Amino acid sequence: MLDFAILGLLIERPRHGYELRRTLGELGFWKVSFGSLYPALRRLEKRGAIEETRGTGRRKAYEITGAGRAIFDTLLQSDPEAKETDRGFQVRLAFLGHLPSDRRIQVLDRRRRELLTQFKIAREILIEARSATKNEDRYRIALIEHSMQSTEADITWLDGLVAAERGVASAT
Amino acid sequence: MLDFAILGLLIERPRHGYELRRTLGELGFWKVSFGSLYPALRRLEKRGAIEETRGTGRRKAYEITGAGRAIFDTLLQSDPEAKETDRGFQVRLAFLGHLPSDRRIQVLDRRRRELLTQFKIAREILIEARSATKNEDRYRIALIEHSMQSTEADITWLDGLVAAERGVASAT
DNA sequence: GGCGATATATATCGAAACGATATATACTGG
DNA sequence: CCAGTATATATCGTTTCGATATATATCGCC
Repeated sequence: MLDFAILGLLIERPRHGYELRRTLGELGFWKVSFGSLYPALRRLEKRGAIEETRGTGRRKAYEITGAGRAIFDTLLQSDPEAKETDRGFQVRLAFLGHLPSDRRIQVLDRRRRELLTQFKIAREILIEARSATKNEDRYRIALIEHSMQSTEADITWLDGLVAAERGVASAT
Repeated sequence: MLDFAILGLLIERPRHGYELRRTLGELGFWKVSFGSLYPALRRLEKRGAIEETRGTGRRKAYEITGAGRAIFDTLLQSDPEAKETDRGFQVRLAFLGHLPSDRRIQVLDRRRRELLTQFKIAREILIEARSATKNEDRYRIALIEHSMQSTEADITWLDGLVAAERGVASAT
Protein backbone atom coordinates (compact mmCIF):
# COMPACT_ATOMS: atom_id res chain seq x y z
CA MET A 1 0.00 0.00 0.00
CA LEU A 2 2.88 2.35 0.67
CA ASP A 3 4.17 1.55 -2.80
CA PHE A 4 0.75 2.39 -4.23
CA ALA A 5 0.69 5.71 -2.36
CA ILE A 6 4.19 6.65 -3.46
CA LEU A 7 3.44 5.90 -7.10
CA GLY A 8 0.20 7.86 -6.92
CA LEU A 9 1.98 10.94 -5.65
CA LEU A 10 4.81 10.63 -8.15
CA ILE A 11 2.35 10.54 -11.06
CA GLU A 12 1.59 14.21 -10.44
CA ARG A 13 5.18 15.32 -10.32
CA PRO A 14 8.64 14.15 -9.22
CA ARG A 15 9.21 14.38 -5.50
CA HIS A 16 12.03 13.58 -3.11
CA GLY A 17 11.77 11.19 -0.16
CA TYR A 18 11.26 13.69 2.61
CA GLU A 19 8.57 15.43 0.61
CA LEU A 20 6.76 12.15 0.00
CA ARG A 21 6.73 11.52 3.71
CA ARG A 22 5.37 14.96 4.46
CA THR A 23 2.65 14.74 1.82
CA LEU A 24 1.63 11.29 3.01
CA GLY A 25 1.20 12.75 6.49
CA GLU A 26 -0.75 15.72 5.18
CA LEU A 27 -3.19 13.49 3.38
CA GLY A 28 -4.13 12.23 6.81
CA PHE A 29 -2.90 8.76 5.96
CA TRP A 30 -0.22 8.30 8.47
CA LYS A 31 3.23 9.70 9.14
CA VAL A 32 5.23 6.94 7.58
CA SER A 33 8.60 6.30 9.21
CA PHE A 34 11.91 6.67 7.42
CA GLY A 35 12.49 3.03 8.07
CA SER A 36 9.49 2.31 5.86
CA LEU A 37 9.92 5.00 3.26
CA TYR A 38 13.50 4.66 2.12
CA PRO A 39 13.40 0.86 1.80
CA ALA A 40 10.16 1.31 -0.16
CA LEU A 41 11.92 3.66 -2.57
CA ARG A 42 14.76 1.13 -3.02
CA ARG A 43 12.14 -1.54 -3.67
CA LEU A 44 10.36 0.51 -6.32
CA GLU A 45 13.67 1.44 -7.91
CA LYS A 46 14.66 -2.21 -8.13
CA ARG A 47 11.35 -2.98 -9.83
CA GLY A 48 12.00 -0.22 -12.32
CA ALA A 49 8.93 1.69 -11.21
CA ILE A 50 10.77 4.86 -10.31
CA GLU A 51 14.03 6.55 -11.26
CA GLU A 52 16.35 8.68 -9.21
CA THR A 53 17.36 12.05 -10.64
CA ARG A 54 19.60 14.44 -8.75
CA GLY A 55 17.72 17.33 -7.26
CA THR A 56 19.01 20.49 -5.65
CA GLY A 57 21.56 20.04 -2.88
CA ARG A 58 21.24 16.85 -0.96
CA ARG A 59 17.88 16.00 -2.45
CA LYS A 60 17.21 13.05 -4.67
CA ALA A 61 14.19 13.59 -6.86
CA TYR A 62 12.27 10.49 -7.90
CA GLU A 63 10.37 10.18 -11.16
CA ILE A 64 7.80 7.57 -12.06
CA THR A 65 8.54 5.43 -15.12
CA GLY A 66 6.22 3.82 -17.65
CA ALA A 67 6.49 0.56 -15.73
CA GLY A 68 5.60 2.47 -12.57
CA ARG A 69 2.46 3.83 -14.15
CA ALA A 70 1.46 0.33 -15.20
CA ILE A 71 1.91 -0.94 -11.64
CA PHE A 72 -0.14 1.96 -10.30
CA ASP A 73 -2.95 1.19 -12.73
CA THR A 74 -2.98 -2.47 -11.78
CA LEU A 75 -3.28 -1.57 -8.12
CA LEU A 76 -5.94 1.02 -8.86
CA GLN A 77 -8.05 -1.40 -10.88
CA SER A 78 -7.63 -4.32 -8.50
CA ASP A 79 -10.69 -6.26 -7.43
CA PRO A 80 -13.11 -3.94 -5.66
CA GLU A 81 -14.56 -6.91 -3.74
CA ALA A 82 -11.33 -7.93 -2.06
CA LYS A 83 -10.84 -7.19 1.62
CA GLU A 84 -8.92 -4.07 2.40
CA THR A 85 -7.37 -2.47 5.47
CA ASP A 86 -8.39 0.98 6.67
CA ARG A 87 -5.19 2.39 5.30
CA GLY A 88 -5.62 0.57 2.05
CA PHE A 89 -8.99 2.24 1.60
CA GLN A 90 -7.62 5.66 2.47
CA VAL A 91 -4.92 5.40 -0.14
CA ARG A 92 -7.35 4.11 -2.73
CA LEU A 93 -9.70 6.99 -1.95
CA ALA A 94 -6.98 9.57 -2.37
CA PHE A 95 -6.50 8.43 -5.96
CA LEU A 96 -10.12 7.63 -6.71
CA GLY A 97 -10.20 10.49 -9.19
CA HIS A 98 -8.18 8.31 -11.55
CA LEU A 99 -11.12 5.91 -11.92
CA PRO A 100 -14.31 6.48 -13.94
CA SER A 101 -17.32 7.55 -11.89
CA ASP A 102 -19.20 4.23 -11.82
CA ARG A 103 -16.14 2.39 -10.56
CA ARG A 104 -15.73 4.98 -7.86
CA ILE A 105 -19.19 4.29 -6.51
CA GLN A 106 -18.35 0.57 -6.46
CA VAL A 107 -15.33 1.22 -4.27
CA LEU A 108 -17.25 3.47 -1.89
CA ASP A 109 -20.09 0.98 -1.70
CA ARG A 110 -17.88 -1.93 -0.82
CA ARG A 111 -16.31 0.09 1.94
CA ARG A 112 -19.75 0.98 3.24
CA ARG A 113 -20.73 -2.67 3.44
CA GLU A 114 -17.54 -3.48 5.31
CA LEU A 115 -18.12 -0.73 7.85
CA LEU A 116 -21.74 -1.78 8.34
CA THR A 117 -20.60 -5.30 9.16
CA GLN A 118 -18.09 -3.92 11.63
CA PHE A 119 -20.76 -1.77 13.20
CA LYS A 120 -23.12 -4.70 13.71
CA ILE A 121 -20.39 -6.81 15.26
CA ALA A 122 -19.48 -3.99 17.63
CA ARG A 123 -23.13 -3.70 18.65
CA GLU A 124 -23.28 -7.37 19.57
CA ILE A 125 -20.10 -7.11 21.57
CA LEU A 126 -21.36 -4.04 23.38
CA ILE A 127 -24.56 -5.76 24.48
CA GLU A 128 -22.48 -8.67 25.71
CA ALA A 129 -20.00 -6.43 27.51
CA ARG A 130 -22.67 -4.33 29.19
CA SER A 131 -24.39 -7.34 30.69
CA ALA A 132 -21.13 -8.70 32.08
CA THR A 133 -19.88 -5.42 33.50
CA LYS A 134 -17.60 -5.52 36.47
CA ASN A 135 -17.71 -1.76 37.14
CA GLU A 136 -14.05 -1.08 36.45
CA ASP A 137 -14.59 -2.16 32.87
CA ARG A 138 -16.02 1.33 32.44
CA TYR A 139 -13.25 2.34 30.06
CA ARG A 140 -13.56 -0.82 28.05
CA ILE A 141 -17.22 -0.13 27.46
CA ALA A 142 -16.38 3.47 26.55
CA LEU A 143 -13.86 2.16 24.03
CA ILE A 144 -16.38 -0.09 22.31
CA GLU A 145 -19.04 2.63 22.30
CA HIS A 146 -16.63 5.05 20.76
CA SER A 147 -15.55 2.62 18.08
CA MET A 148 -19.24 2.21 17.17
CA GLN A 149 -19.77 5.95 16.99
CA SER A 150 -16.73 6.38 14.79
CA THR A 151 -17.85 3.66 12.43
CA GLU A 152 -21.30 5.19 12.22
CA ALA A 153 -19.83 8.60 11.42
CA ASP A 154 -17.65 7.01 8.74
CA ILE A 155 -20.69 5.44 7.11
CA THR A 156 -22.54 8.75 7.06
CA TRP A 157 -19.49 10.37 5.53
CA LEU A 158 -19.31 7.69 2.84
CA ASP A 159 -22.99 8.23 2.04
CA GLY A 160 -22.19 11.87 1.43
CA LEU A 161 -19.37 10.94 -0.93
CA VAL A 162 -21.59 8.54 -2.86
CA ALA A 163 -24.34 11.16 -3.13
CA ALA A 164 -21.85 13.72 -4.42
CA GLU A 165 -20.51 11.21 -6.91
CA ARG A 166 -23.96 10.37 -8.21
CA GLY A 167 -24.66 14.09 -8.50
CA VAL A 168 -21.54 14.56 -10.60
CA ALA A 169 -22.30 11.49 -12.66
CA SER A 170 -25.87 12.54 -13.48
CA ALA A 171 -24.84 16.13 -14.18
CA THR A 172 -22.58 15.05 -17.03
CA MET B 1 2.11 -2.33 23.22
CA LEU B 2 0.87 -5.79 22.29
CA ASP B 3 2.82 -7.14 25.26
CA PHE B 4 1.14 -4.55 27.47
CA ALA B 5 -2.31 -5.53 26.20
CA ILE B 6 -1.66 -9.24 26.65
CA LEU B 7 -0.45 -8.76 30.22
CA GLY B 8 -3.43 -6.56 31.03
CA LEU B 9 -5.86 -9.21 29.88
CA LEU B 10 -4.01 -12.01 31.66
CA ILE B 11 -4.19 -10.13 34.96
CA GLU B 12 -7.92 -10.81 35.08
CA ARG B 13 -7.65 -14.49 34.37
CA PRO B 14 -5.59 -17.02 32.40
CA ARG B 15 -6.40 -17.12 28.74
CA HIS B 16 -5.15 -19.03 25.72
CA GLY B 17 -3.73 -17.45 22.58
CA TYR B 18 -6.78 -17.57 20.38
CA GLU B 19 -8.91 -16.10 23.13
CA LEU B 20 -6.46 -13.24 23.60
CA ARG B 21 -6.69 -12.45 19.93
CA ARG B 22 -10.48 -12.48 20.00
CA THR B 23 -10.68 -10.28 23.08
CA LEU B 24 -8.19 -7.84 21.62
CA GLY B 25 -10.41 -7.54 18.56
CA GLU B 26 -13.52 -7.12 20.68
CA LEU B 27 -11.99 -4.26 22.59
CA GLY B 28 -11.95 -2.45 19.29
CA PHE B 29 -8.16 -2.30 19.33
CA TRP B 30 -7.36 -4.22 16.27
CA LYS B 31 -7.53 -7.81 15.12
CA VAL B 32 -3.96 -8.75 15.81
CA SER B 33 -2.51 -11.34 13.44
CA PHE B 34 -1.27 -14.74 14.54
CA GLY B 35 2.11 -13.77 13.27
CA SER B 36 2.16 -11.05 15.93
CA LEU B 37 0.44 -12.88 18.73
CA TYR B 38 2.32 -16.15 19.02
CA PRO B 39 5.78 -14.58 18.81
CA ALA B 40 4.63 -12.09 21.45
CA LEU B 41 3.67 -14.96 23.76
CA ARG B 42 7.08 -16.60 23.22
CA ARG B 43 8.70 -13.25 24.02
CA LEU B 44 6.79 -12.82 27.24
CA GLU B 45 7.47 -16.40 28.23
CA LYS B 46 11.18 -15.91 27.70
CA ARG B 47 11.05 -12.82 29.90
CA GLY B 48 9.33 -14.86 32.58
CA ALA B 49 6.25 -12.63 32.43
CA ILE B 50 3.84 -15.45 31.65
CA GLU B 51 3.68 -19.21 32.12
CA GLU B 52 2.15 -21.87 29.98
CA THR B 53 -0.24 -24.32 31.64
CA ARG B 54 -2.01 -27.02 29.69
CA GLY B 55 -5.65 -26.23 29.08
CA THR B 56 -8.38 -28.46 27.73
CA GLY B 57 -7.64 -30.22 24.45
CA ARG B 58 -5.29 -28.38 22.17
CA ARG B 59 -5.42 -25.21 24.21
CA LYS B 60 -2.50 -23.75 26.07
CA ALA B 61 -3.59 -21.52 28.90
CA TYR B 62 -1.24 -18.69 29.84
CA GLU B 63 -0.94 -17.31 33.35
CA ILE B 64 0.68 -14.05 34.36
CA THR B 65 3.57 -14.29 36.84
CA GLY B 66 4.74 -11.87 39.53
CA ALA B 67 7.38 -10.59 37.12
CA GLY B 68 4.63 -10.10 34.53
CA ARG B 69 2.60 -8.00 36.93
CA ALA B 70 5.65 -5.87 37.62
CA ILE B 71 6.20 -5.30 33.89
CA PHE B 72 2.55 -4.40 33.46
CA ASP B 73 2.76 -1.87 36.30
CA THR B 74 5.86 -0.28 34.82
CA LEU B 75 4.13 0.15 31.47
CA LEU B 76 0.98 1.44 33.15
CA GLN B 77 2.85 4.02 35.18
CA SER B 78 5.14 5.11 32.36
CA ASP B 79 5.57 8.80 31.69
CA PRO B 80 2.20 10.33 30.85
CA GLU B 81 3.95 13.07 28.86
CA ALA B 82 5.67 10.76 26.41
CA LYS B 83 4.39 10.56 22.84
CA GLU B 84 2.05 7.71 22.16
CA THR B 85 0.50 6.12 19.11
CA ASP B 86 -3.27 5.85 18.67
CA ARG B 87 -3.10 2.19 19.51
CA GLY B 88 -0.91 2.85 22.49
CA PHE B 89 -3.51 5.19 23.87
CA GLN B 90 -6.31 2.72 23.25
CA VAL B 91 -4.55 0.00 25.16
CA ARG B 92 -3.70 2.35 27.99
CA LEU B 93 -7.32 3.46 28.14
CA ALA B 94 -8.58 -0.09 28.36
CA PHE B 95 -6.58 -0.58 31.55
CA LEU B 96 -7.01 2.92 32.93
CA GLY B 97 -9.08 1.53 35.78
CA HIS B 98 -5.85 0.22 37.29
CA LEU B 99 -4.68 3.79 37.91
CA PRO B 100 -5.91 6.19 40.62
CA SER B 101 -8.42 8.77 39.43
CA ASP B 102 -6.10 11.79 39.29
CA ARG B 103 -3.59 9.92 37.15
CA ARG B 104 -6.40 8.89 34.83
CA ILE B 105 -7.28 12.49 34.18
CA GLN B 106 -3.63 13.21 33.40
CA VAL B 107 -3.60 10.53 30.74
CA LEU B 108 -6.86 11.73 29.19
CA ASP B 109 -5.66 15.30 29.24
CA ARG B 110 -2.40 14.55 27.51
CA ARG B 111 -4.28 12.74 24.78
CA ARG B 112 -6.61 15.69 24.41
CA ARG B 113 -3.69 18.05 23.89
CA GLU B 114 -2.21 15.73 21.29
CA LEU B 115 -5.47 15.55 19.36
CA LEU B 116 -5.92 19.30 19.50
CA THR B 117 -2.49 19.78 17.96
CA GLN B 118 -3.39 17.30 15.24
CA PHE B 119 -6.63 19.13 14.60
CA LYS B 120 -4.93 22.49 14.21
CA ILE B 121 -2.36 21.06 11.84
CA ALA B 122 -5.10 19.46 9.74
CA ARG B 123 -6.90 22.81 9.57
CA GLU B 124 -3.80 24.51 8.21
CA ILE B 125 -3.33 21.81 5.63
CA LEU B 126 -6.96 22.00 4.59
CA ILE B 127 -6.77 25.74 3.96
CA GLU B 128 -3.63 25.18 1.92
CA ALA B 129 -5.16 22.29 -0.04
CA ARG B 130 -8.39 24.15 -0.80
CA SER B 131 -6.60 27.11 -2.30
CA ALA B 132 -4.47 24.88 -4.54
CA THR B 133 -7.33 22.68 -5.74
CA LYS B 134 -7.07 21.03 -9.11
CA ASN B 135 -10.68 19.76 -9.15
CA GLU B 136 -9.80 16.07 -9.19
CA ASP B 137 -8.24 16.48 -5.76
CA ARG B 138 -11.82 16.36 -4.52
CA TYR B 139 -11.24 13.09 -2.69
CA ARG B 140 -8.06 14.33 -1.11
CA ILE B 141 -9.90 17.31 0.34
CA ALA B 142 -12.65 14.99 1.54
CA LEU B 143 -10.03 12.85 3.25
CA ILE B 144 -8.53 15.78 5.13
CA GLU B 145 -11.95 17.12 6.09
CA HIS B 146 -12.95 13.75 7.41
CA SER B 147 -9.78 13.35 9.41
CA MET B 148 -10.54 16.72 11.03
CA GLN B 149 -14.09 15.72 11.84
CA SER B 150 -12.92 12.46 13.38
CA THR B 151 -10.34 14.22 15.51
CA GLU B 152 -12.94 16.71 16.66
CA ALA B 153 -15.31 13.92 17.62
CA ASP B 154 -12.52 12.19 19.51
CA ILE B 155 -11.83 15.33 21.51
CA THR B 156 -15.50 15.69 22.43
CA TRP B 157 -15.53 12.07 23.50
CA LEU B 158 -12.46 12.59 25.65
CA ASP B 159 -14.10 15.60 27.29
CA GLY B 160 -16.98 13.35 28.24
CA LEU B 161 -14.61 10.82 29.79
CA VAL B 162 -12.82 13.52 31.77
CA ALA B 163 -16.12 14.94 33.00
CA ALA B 164 -17.27 11.50 34.09
CA GLU B 165 -13.96 10.91 35.83
CA ARG B 166 -14.16 14.19 37.70
CA GLY B 167 -17.72 13.32 38.68
CA VAL B 168 -16.57 10.00 40.11
CA ALA B 169 -13.62 11.65 41.82
CA SER B 170 -15.68 14.34 43.50
CA ALA B 171 -18.41 11.88 44.48
CA THR B 172 -15.99 9.83 46.59
C1' DG C 1 -24.11 -42.98 15.00
C1' DG C 2 -21.35 -41.05 11.75
C1' DC C 3 -19.88 -37.69 8.48
C1' DG C 4 -19.00 -33.42 6.33
C1' DA C 5 -18.64 -28.51 7.19
C1' DT C 6 -17.36 -25.00 9.97
C1' DA C 7 -15.19 -23.01 14.12
C1' DT C 8 -11.40 -23.31 17.14
C1' DA C 9 -6.48 -23.31 17.98
C1' DT C 10 -1.45 -23.21 17.40
C1' DA C 11 2.36 -22.32 14.54
C1' DT C 12 5.66 -20.47 11.06
C1' DC C 13 7.46 -17.85 6.94
C1' DG C 14 8.96 -13.96 4.30
C1' DA C 15 7.87 -9.24 3.67
C1' DA C 16 6.69 -4.81 5.37
C1' DA C 17 6.61 -1.22 8.74
C1' DC C 18 8.09 0.75 12.96
C1' DG C 19 10.86 3.60 16.16
C1' DA C 20 15.26 5.16 17.26
C1' DT C 21 19.25 6.92 15.93
C1' DA C 22 23.17 8.72 13.03
C1' DT C 23 24.76 12.03 10.05
C1' DA C 24 25.12 15.69 6.76
C1' DT C 25 23.50 19.86 4.64
C1' DA C 26 20.59 24.08 4.17
C1' DC C 27 18.41 27.99 6.20
C1' DT C 28 17.73 31.72 9.68
C1' DG C 29 18.29 35.06 13.51
C1' DG C 30 21.19 37.63 16.27
C1' DC D 1 29.71 34.31 10.89
C1' DC D 2 28.18 31.25 13.74
C1' DA D 3 24.86 28.74 16.64
C1' DG D 4 20.57 26.56 16.40
C1' DT D 5 16.93 24.64 13.93
C1' DA D 6 14.74 22.52 9.82
C1' DT D 7 15.58 19.65 6.01
C1' DA D 8 17.05 15.30 4.07
C1' DT D 9 18.88 10.62 3.53
C1' DA D 10 20.08 6.37 5.56
C1' DT D 11 20.35 2.14 8.45
C1' DC D 12 19.68 -1.03 12.51
C1' DG D 13 17.15 -4.26 15.25
C1' DT D 14 12.51 -5.36 16.49
C1' DT D 15 7.73 -5.80 15.80
C1' DT D 16 3.80 -6.63 13.12
C1' DC D 17 1.56 -8.19 9.12
C1' DG D 18 -0.71 -11.30 5.89
C1' DA D 19 -0.79 -15.75 4.07
C1' DT D 20 -0.66 -20.30 4.77
C1' DA D 21 -0.33 -24.98 7.00
C1' DT D 22 -2.21 -28.15 10.01
C1' DA D 23 -4.69 -30.32 13.71
C1' DT D 24 -8.63 -30.75 16.69
C1' DA D 25 -13.24 -29.82 18.30
C1' DT D 26 -18.06 -28.99 17.60
C1' DC D 27 -22.41 -28.82 15.28
C1' DG D 28 -26.06 -29.76 11.88
C1' DC D 29 -28.23 -33.24 9.86
C1' DC D 30 -29.57 -37.47 7.46
